[in-house]
Amino acid sequence: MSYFKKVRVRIAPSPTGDPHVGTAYVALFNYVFAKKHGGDFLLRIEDTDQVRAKSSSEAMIMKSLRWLGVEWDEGPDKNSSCGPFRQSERTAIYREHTEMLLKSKSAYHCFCTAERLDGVRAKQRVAGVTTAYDRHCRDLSAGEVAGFLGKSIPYVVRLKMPTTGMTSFVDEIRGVVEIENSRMDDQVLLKSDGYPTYHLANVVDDHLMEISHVIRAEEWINSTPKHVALYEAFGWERPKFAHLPLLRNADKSKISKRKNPVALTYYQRAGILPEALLNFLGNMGWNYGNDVEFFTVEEMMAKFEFKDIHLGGPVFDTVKLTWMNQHYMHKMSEASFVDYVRNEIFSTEYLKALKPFVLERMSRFEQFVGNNMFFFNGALDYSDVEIIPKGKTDVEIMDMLTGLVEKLDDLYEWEHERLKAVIEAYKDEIAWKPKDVFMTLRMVATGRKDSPPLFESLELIGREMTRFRFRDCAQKLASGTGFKKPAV
RNA sequence: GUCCCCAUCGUCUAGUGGCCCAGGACACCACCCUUUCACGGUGGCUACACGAGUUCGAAUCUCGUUGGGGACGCCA
Repeated sequence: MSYFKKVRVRIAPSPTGDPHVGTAYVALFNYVFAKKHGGDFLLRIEDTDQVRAKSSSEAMIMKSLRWLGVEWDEGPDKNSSCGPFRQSERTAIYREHTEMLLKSKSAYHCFCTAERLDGVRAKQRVAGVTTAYDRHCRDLSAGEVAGFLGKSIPYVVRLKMPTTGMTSFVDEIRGVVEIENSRMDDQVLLKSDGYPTYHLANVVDDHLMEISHVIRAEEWINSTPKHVALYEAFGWERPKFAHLPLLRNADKSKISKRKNPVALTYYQRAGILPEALLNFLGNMGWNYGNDVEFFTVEEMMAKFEFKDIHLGGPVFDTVKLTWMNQHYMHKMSEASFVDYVRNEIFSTEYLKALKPFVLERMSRFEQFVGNNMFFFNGALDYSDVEIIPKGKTDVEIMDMLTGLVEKLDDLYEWEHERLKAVIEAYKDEIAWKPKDVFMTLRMVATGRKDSPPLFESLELIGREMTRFRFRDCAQKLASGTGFKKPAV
């Protein structure tokens, strides 16, 4: 074994929605660390959640990371001897490893139902203790297990955690982290649908893919001891761990789509340059030193050290991001400016999608820009439209918008038929007149009373920008500025 | 609630025992530049959470308190 192990790191996003700015943050630090040490950066898709994973999301994640210029050495579309890189294609591997643990008695079958588990947790919550599995099936005899298996009773496989002693690991950023084994849960490793949980798949894959450093977000700190226990159960050498601070909302809570735009597609749509976003992210919890704020990814590589990471969770401040973006914009060459406007704003793809809706509403092309600004803009100005219908108050509109943003969060696919269904259902739920809902939404989304059909327009404006405008308008209503007050 | 992590201007941060009655940047305010707006320039505002130690000396080390966050899923 060579003294210096090759640096291999990975990001392991789960394809459950729009590519997240947190993924980009973790990707950047992984990428920089890998390249600094001449190592490899891998992309692994963790799609073991069969109910939430969707294939369109994987493509968007890859597209967004490429937009940022964070390119992986191995991944779903760049196979290697370590592949495949989609966990759903590795289920045989996880089964085999589960068998190994079962054989060595490091894991056991559990036949408890979800209902029983809920009951146990509820009791523990009332008692004020950490909720955990009560180990009901931990000591089932081989005969009992065989009996249940014979009757095809659904089961999961759980890790048999040691009940005494201490598990500790070294976090490259914060030092030793310790936790008493007695506090740790017998984690589910293999779900009843045959898919592995994150914990199993992650450890198995990191080992098989020869990952040297696991660089991930702080939210994983508490489950790291479980992972350590797994490495021990397998008899594998564990990688080094480094937990990055969590990006935060303005109120310091973990960054969330409810309080912040988090989709990379939103920032792209909002005209943030990839190099600006990367530079900004590089200033989250880390800095170049000497009061230097602007630096390239290459420059970051030269100076990056785990020890320089500052652990206070940084607030993701889009105002400062915008300032930084402006700096990059002003430095653009003529060629890249033309290129950007043509390819990012008036892209062929977008214009084609717009054509059926905008062309028939024009008689001269001079109207194009003026009539259709809202398809290209970010935040809108509401000082010329009456977004508050007669009989409604600003607070009611605010609540209506906020409520709708919540509903729209769960919308699986951003498509006009589905939008129509959701919004109409919402209208019925709050029992508002159609006009009060639809006209208001039209004005909030487009900034005008006349526009192409509402749902088609929303589809074209896009999920992130639509949600942003609804939220932005609600905020304007809350602050009492930026909209036309109804005549009294 | 239990455990884990964290703690410098409103925000991003510099600071690893004396160079700090704390530096830079965003935001904000004022002024300058300017036919407008923006850019740019100058200045201003504003922070070491608190309390005990250790030390000749603490933002920096220790302990406690408080505050914030995260985790407690057959989600990742």
